[in-house]
Amino acid sequence: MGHNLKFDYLMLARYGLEVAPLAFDTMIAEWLCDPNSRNLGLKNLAWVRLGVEMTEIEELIGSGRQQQTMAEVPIADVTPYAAADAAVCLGLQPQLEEELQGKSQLALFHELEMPLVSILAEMERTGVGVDEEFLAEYGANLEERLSAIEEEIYEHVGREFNLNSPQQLSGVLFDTLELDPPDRTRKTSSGYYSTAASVLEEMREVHPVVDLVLEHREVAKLKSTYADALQEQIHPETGRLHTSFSQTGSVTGRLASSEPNLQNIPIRTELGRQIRRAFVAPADRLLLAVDYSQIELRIVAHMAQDEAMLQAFAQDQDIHATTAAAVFSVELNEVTPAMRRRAKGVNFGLIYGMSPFGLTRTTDLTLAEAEDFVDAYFQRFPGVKDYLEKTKDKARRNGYVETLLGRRRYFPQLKEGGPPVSQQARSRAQREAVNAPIQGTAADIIKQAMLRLPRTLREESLQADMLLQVHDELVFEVPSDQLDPTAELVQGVMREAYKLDVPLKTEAKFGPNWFEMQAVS
DNA sequence: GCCGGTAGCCAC
DNA sequence: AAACGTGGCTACCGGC
Repeated sequence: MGHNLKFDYLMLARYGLEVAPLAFDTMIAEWLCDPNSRNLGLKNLAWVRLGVEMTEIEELIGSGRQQQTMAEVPIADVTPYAAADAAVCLGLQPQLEEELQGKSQLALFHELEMPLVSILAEMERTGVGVDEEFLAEYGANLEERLSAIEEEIYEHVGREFNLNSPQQLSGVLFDTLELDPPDRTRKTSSGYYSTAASVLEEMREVHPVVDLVLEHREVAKLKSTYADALQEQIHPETGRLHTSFSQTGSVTGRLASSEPNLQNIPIRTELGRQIRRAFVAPADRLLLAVDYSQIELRIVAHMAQDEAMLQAFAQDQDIHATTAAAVFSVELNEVTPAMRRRAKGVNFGLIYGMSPFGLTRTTDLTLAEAEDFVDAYFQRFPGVKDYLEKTKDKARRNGYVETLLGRRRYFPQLKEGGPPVSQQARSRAQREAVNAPIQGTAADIIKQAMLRLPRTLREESLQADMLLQVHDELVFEVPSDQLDPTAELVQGVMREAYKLDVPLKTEAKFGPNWFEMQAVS
């Protein structure tokens, strides 16, 4: 929690030190004005905006204490720094207020992002329960497996090497063992053949070490990133994990989670999914996880006003099956699993600003098939085709796109008369421009729900704590005897968070930990 | 020893 | 690997 800015700021505010929250306001205002500027850093940006020279800045705030944390710096040394910090933020306020106004972001700032600060701080302060013993045991099992795999690989190769080094691994596979890289295998910028999983997948039959390497990768990732790292970050006093949510870490309006990132806990593979057993509710409490079902595709249906898609969601159909039926011109009950899988790939591609070429990456389609598929898709969903064109046109005319709540992402390189860019960069920007309103609207909606939930729960005398947000999912800790009413209330608030022309659907699961979850009746 | 780039991979 | 979007983290590795 020491790294946790929001929490620290709110603590300072509680003790009457209003300076830090001001810096936080400034940071969010700056980000809303230009989400792409986040890498510049608030301080430097602020100084530059106020026309202060870098040399003056260094004089004011000093230098050479980067290794120290704020708590280690003597008060006398930190005072001018803190005062300067407050001064720039205060000086910046009128500028930013005006810029927000000009960009129609004022309501988003005052009514969504700022009220969300204290909600997120409370989630961070609460933290999530964690079973340290389970993590230790799980890590030890992974360690054993790693040693066994390593031994077997070194046996095949005839010598030991650093399996964690892609460069050394490439040398072993393609030089020592003289395996043939699959067609079109890229060389990395460091000049060796890539050993990415997608390359190794194609080499499974070629040599027994390939499978072992893939398994080693999976197990090593789970051990280092999850089993080991999570144990190290358990708070000594609370015994829980306290993530930090960043409101300014993404360009689309999504939150980001760090130290530790609790938005990328494994779920896809069985072994990885076991990690979720470590996330536990205390005795007499349960974890409740509620997620939006297909929220991004529902947003597409709403924004595109596509008749076929609106109808599919109105009737609560399986959207991927419906898409398959439409594209393959068959009845819904004639859709095969393979057809549905391809349709699902295209629906995902849609959200990401798909091109037929891109589709060949994540589906089993050939380029020609993918092209036919996209043609058929747009023929069946003409509203979607129009919407994509309109979005790109808006970026061209205005230089920005926006979400339902008016959150903007600017694309100066797409604006007519804007800076010249390569075709590749242009295509990339267009995909980003198509994706941003969809992903960003989903973020707007779940943020609205998060804003209302704590108060609504209290009003109904429910003692649930909101712990985590994972983009389309909220995780709560709930007294066991309040599970049903809490799940009802949470789902109601999430469904009503924003009125679309399609229903918002949610799914609720509960359990003693984040692995053993079952549907709420 | 710190820093930054790169490769690789986890999530939605 | 690859022209499908948004993030964060770990390990290696070369540079200072």
